[in-house]
Amino acid sequence: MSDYNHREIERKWQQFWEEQQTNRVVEDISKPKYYVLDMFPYPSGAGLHVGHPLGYIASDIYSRYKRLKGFNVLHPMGFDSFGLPAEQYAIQTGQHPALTTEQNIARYIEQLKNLGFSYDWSREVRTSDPSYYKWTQWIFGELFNSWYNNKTDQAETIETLTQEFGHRGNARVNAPCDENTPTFTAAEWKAMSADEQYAMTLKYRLTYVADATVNWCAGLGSVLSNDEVKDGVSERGGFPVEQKLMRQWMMRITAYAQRLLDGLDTIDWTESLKEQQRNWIGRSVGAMVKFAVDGYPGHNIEVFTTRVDTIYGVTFMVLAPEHELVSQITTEDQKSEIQDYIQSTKKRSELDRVADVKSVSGAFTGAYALNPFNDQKVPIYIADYVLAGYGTGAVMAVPSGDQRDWNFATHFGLPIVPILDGQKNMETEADATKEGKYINSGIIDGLTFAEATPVLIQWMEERNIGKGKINYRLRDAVFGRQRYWGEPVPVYYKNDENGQPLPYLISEADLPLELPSVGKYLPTETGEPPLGRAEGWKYQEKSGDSRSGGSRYDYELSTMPGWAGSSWYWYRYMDAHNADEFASPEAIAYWRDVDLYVGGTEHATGHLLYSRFWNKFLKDRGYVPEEEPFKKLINQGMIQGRSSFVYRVKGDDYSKPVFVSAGLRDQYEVSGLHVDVNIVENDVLDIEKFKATRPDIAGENAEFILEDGKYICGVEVEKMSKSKFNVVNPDDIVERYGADTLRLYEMFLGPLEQAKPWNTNGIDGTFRFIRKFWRLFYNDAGQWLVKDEVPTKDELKVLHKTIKKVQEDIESFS
RNA sequence: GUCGGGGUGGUGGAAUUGGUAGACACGCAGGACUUAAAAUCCUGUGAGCCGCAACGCUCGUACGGGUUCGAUUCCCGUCCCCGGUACCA
Repeated sequence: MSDYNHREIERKWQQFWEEQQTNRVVEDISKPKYYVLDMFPYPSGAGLHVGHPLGYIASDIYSRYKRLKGFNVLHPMGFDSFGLPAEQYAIQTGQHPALTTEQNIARYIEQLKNLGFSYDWSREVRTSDPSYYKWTQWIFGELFNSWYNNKTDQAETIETLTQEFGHRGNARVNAPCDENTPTFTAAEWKAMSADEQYAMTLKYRLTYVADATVNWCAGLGSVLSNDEVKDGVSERGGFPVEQKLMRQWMMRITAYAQRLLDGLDTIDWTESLKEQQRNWIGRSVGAMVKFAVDGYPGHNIEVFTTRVDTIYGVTFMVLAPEHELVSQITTEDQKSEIQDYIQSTKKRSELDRVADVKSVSGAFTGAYALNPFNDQKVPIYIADYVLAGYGTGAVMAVPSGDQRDWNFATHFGLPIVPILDGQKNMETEADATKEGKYINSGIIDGLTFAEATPVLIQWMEERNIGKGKINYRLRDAVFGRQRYWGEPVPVYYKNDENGQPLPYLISEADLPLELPSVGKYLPTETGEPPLGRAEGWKYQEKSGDSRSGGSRYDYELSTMPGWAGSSWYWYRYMDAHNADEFASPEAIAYWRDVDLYVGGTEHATGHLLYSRFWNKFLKDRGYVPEEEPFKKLINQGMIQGRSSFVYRVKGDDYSKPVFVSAGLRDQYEVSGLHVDVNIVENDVLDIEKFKATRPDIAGENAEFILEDGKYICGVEVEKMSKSKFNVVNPDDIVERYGADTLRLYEMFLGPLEQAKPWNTNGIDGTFRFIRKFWRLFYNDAGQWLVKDEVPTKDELKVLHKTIKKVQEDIESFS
């Protein structure tokens, strides 16, 4: 009797696909294109677990379906292979990260091939490969050579900026730039030296160097981006993170804030993901208002407010403790109080400040500000509820309309002035209503909210004391990392005539700038990044760069952040082996954008935002055709681990540990321990295997208290991870049931978008289904039963009903 | 707090636009085959009622209302769960 033999079948076809290059795809203008992309994985040492393939299976099904529908389908796979774990491993063992990475990738590829995915492996990319990161460095260079013109609302080359400087100076240039950029005329521009002109352009570029408050993680010896920090500690490693002012490469993503927001309305993503990006960008419409400081002519406090209409309700001002004006305006008798407060704020970690929302604290500077609308004197305080990093780091406080201001006013005995006749309960809390007519409000008395705001803004603009303004929460991205295993920033430094180093781009002909070898992967003894250990890591003239002139120049020592390589990779798949361009214009014109992108929701404010940013930039510069890179996006839910626990009775003798079965644990005082799920079947522990993994309890040394003759493990659903011993590897399942069963089963587990625990309870049913299916086409002797006869009417009916059903089910998924 | 998504048998979950609720599968129970087991196949399986059985009846998609000939689906309110975010002026 013959039966379904998954090993033989799958081996045969995987070999056939390999030999025939079945999944290879070439550009073909006679067919419509369709691009199905998976978020490429970081190749970790643990290999693939059963959670990884979920999205890959779905996208593979869809790719095959689209091919059968006559589309030319691009469905590639690659590796996001720069990353911290390989570097950490290198620090511990001295093994080069490239080697570890290579081994891990080989394992991933083997596992992915075993699962029978229809990837075109000829297009595979690896972000850590010099032939790939050459183009990551090149894009960095293009950003460096560009500025953002607000008038045309797009990025342009630096040449258009210097031309404008030569014609009319910078007074009419409307562009995001360094806030300390002086205004100059065309004549002044022409009078500058070449170095001075160059230094001036550095203030406008889309990548630039600035002193920035960064998340410094001493444990990792590196700067982290906001999305790499969770609850005040590093996401990887869990080391404490502190705020520190450092000179850093920055990327001007804020120039694109509005377009990143607008683009969301044109793409087919889930509402929750779009909301996450909207919140992250954090647009708020309001006004900037200048308050003069009484007795300090020329010193203004500029505030941002979304409620200018409440301006007559201002009874005090609050500055962030870090605000630069604080030291200048504090009066003699308030000095010690202010100093103490600043000290106590510094001591409180970011975590405490955020966690403690309720208590009110602050200190009076002794100075007063003048309300520009009625010249009323209001006291200036400092308090840590005002954040230095948002808006201007100063607020006008309106206790009648804002709860935090109300709390502060009540605590310090400051007046609370109602400004709308619709406001209630002023004694117990603030009322943020916009209903009613204004009272106590000078020029807007008797008006409604809708009427008042334009009147106020016009009044301020006429007198140059304020203007309408849109503010974003989004900050420019810190682009430098003090690490080894990343793309070197392709920049060298040369001193100007005053001996100040200026950054210059390494010419395209000298790319890629390859990672040098270093003896150790740690920062140097003098605190430089690991690249500072590289011998001869100095710029040599290679291709006649006019500025390098033969002498020695220093390379930039920082490397790029993890998201650099993944912010454009979908283009590289279009033309993966091109040595002259990141992808040929022909390939890009054919494949254009990703039609369906499948991946996890954890990249909402990282990868998915940076990728949209770089894509818009590349579009501005004419390299790519579409404003948005990912038309449709589906987030597959996480497959969680199902951890198993054994319970050890507390206080027992260490030489003879006692473990009690889950059902009886209430009768003892126990502590739960994770136990490897691979030695547990249907929650029953294999005691012999358990003993074998734990030398301390081998032989007769441990006692097990059983129920019904078995040791039952406790169960908890947690994230799948090595440290929780709940990782299920797909290889064992493929070996036992075959890739088809695993794929079908994962699709059967529940809705794709939903998180769900891994659980093999139902896998036998799926396996039975496939075997039944196989037997529809083979008899007991293993003979192929399908005949080349004209089908009957009934058979055709079944066939077409099936086709319709399959089509509808698959289309509804996308 | 706030934004987003959800709540359907013992379990995972179906139900396309408001039209037979519970597809398919797991589990469970019974049966066939077998010396026995595995595998395979067949039958039953939301709760309750009447009954030997068939036929049939009532209730039922978190809870309370509403719209409708008809509601898991639409509207209002309440409770609970999951995810994001957190002094953003």
